[in-house]
Amino acid sequence: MDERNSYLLQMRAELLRYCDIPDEELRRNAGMMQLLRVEKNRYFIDIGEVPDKMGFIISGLFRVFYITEDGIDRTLVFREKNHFLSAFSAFLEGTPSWYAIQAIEESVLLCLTLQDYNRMMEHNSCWNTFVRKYVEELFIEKEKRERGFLSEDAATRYLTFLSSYPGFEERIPQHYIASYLGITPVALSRIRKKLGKI
Amino acid sequence: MDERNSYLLQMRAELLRYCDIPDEELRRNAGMMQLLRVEKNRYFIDIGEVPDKMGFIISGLFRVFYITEDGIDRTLVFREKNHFLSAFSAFLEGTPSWYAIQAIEESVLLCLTLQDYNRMMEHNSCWNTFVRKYVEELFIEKEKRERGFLSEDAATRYLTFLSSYPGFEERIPQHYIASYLGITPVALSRIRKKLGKI
DNA sequence: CTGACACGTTAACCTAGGTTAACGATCGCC
DNA sequence: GGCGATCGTTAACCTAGGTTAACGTGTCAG
Repeated sequence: MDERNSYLLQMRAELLRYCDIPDEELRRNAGMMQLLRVEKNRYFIDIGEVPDKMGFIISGLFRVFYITEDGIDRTLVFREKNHFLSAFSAFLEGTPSWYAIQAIEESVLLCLTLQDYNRMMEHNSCWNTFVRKYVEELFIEKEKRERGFLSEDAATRYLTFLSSYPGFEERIPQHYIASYLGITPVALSRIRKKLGKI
Repeated sequence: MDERNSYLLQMRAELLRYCDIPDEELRRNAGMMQLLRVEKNRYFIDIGEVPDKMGFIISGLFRVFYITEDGIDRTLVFREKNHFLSAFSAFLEGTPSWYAIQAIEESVLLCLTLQDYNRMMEHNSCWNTFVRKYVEELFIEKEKRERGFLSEDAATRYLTFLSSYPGFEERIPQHYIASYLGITPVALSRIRKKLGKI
């Protein structure tokens, strides 16, 4: 079986959801993508690292997190298959990333180097359009999360999490979910108990 | 004096901070921009409205806010001169906005209709690049705010607000600042008292 | 000038969630 | 098999911030 080829098709389908990309460009791009396997608990990008690659998740599950001044672990987002993965601003600006990206499950990625990314952007403006639409989506995602913090309590945020990420509940350890909700594992345990009793 | 022309130059300077835009395109764009004055407390865009315009702030101050299920007022962001202003996702997708944009001071804008925006985007890919970079910046801004909610208490968020928006403290009523921090005016008053005593 | 109203402050009380610690359960690993 | 280490739960206690309400001040309309 041609594994790599099926992966490229998987990514292609996702790219085309955003905008038209000529076959010629897709082919050029396909030549740049490198297969990467990340074991469970290993890091795709670490804190302080200047990221030189972005990825497209073929399978598996990641979490993006950082460590607060008090040494507490806070999760920004979870990402599974068919999503792009990068320490975005650090990648584009060539600065050290303040957050890490860790595999929660054994995962497979297609990777693109910064160099190739820049080549793509210069070669055809369709990539510019793609990135614009993609970042717009990221922005809207963050707006929703901001809204959650501004006007929902932890229990409501937990319910929102459950419904926006169906199935993640079983794949993600509870203390990581707490870390994503901005509460302690103890508090999440209490919330689950209370909700279960309704 | 040619007021309108000085406004256009002001916007041009801001546009060029993001990327190169050919003079020809700047001239085309200048022809599309319409002057709009918004009185204090009036809305640039209201909740539920399908926004048909975006703006560039020449002078004044706005806040972007929504109303929670419990009828509480929550502020997403404040914006002053030299920033672009829109209910972004709603503008692009043609859907009703879930938040409103209100002038806190008498303000002056240059406005662009959705139609002209789309024309610009199709006419030259430099606008695509501009929007991509601009949204990237918005995204990074939201990431910082997310980080605040995840790992800072209200007093720290207040201090962060003071240092990231110098001068806003005097221009914005305190209950709007509380609304931005995600706390009640009472809580903000307590925090200010405690901080003042140090 | 005056009454109404919007705004900030303060106090008293309440609640969601943090902190610490103890206790099982599970899962490697030797 | 046993022995830690990691994870979730529960309980006891603590604190930041919410809620309500009272009070002062400034502002503006009449």
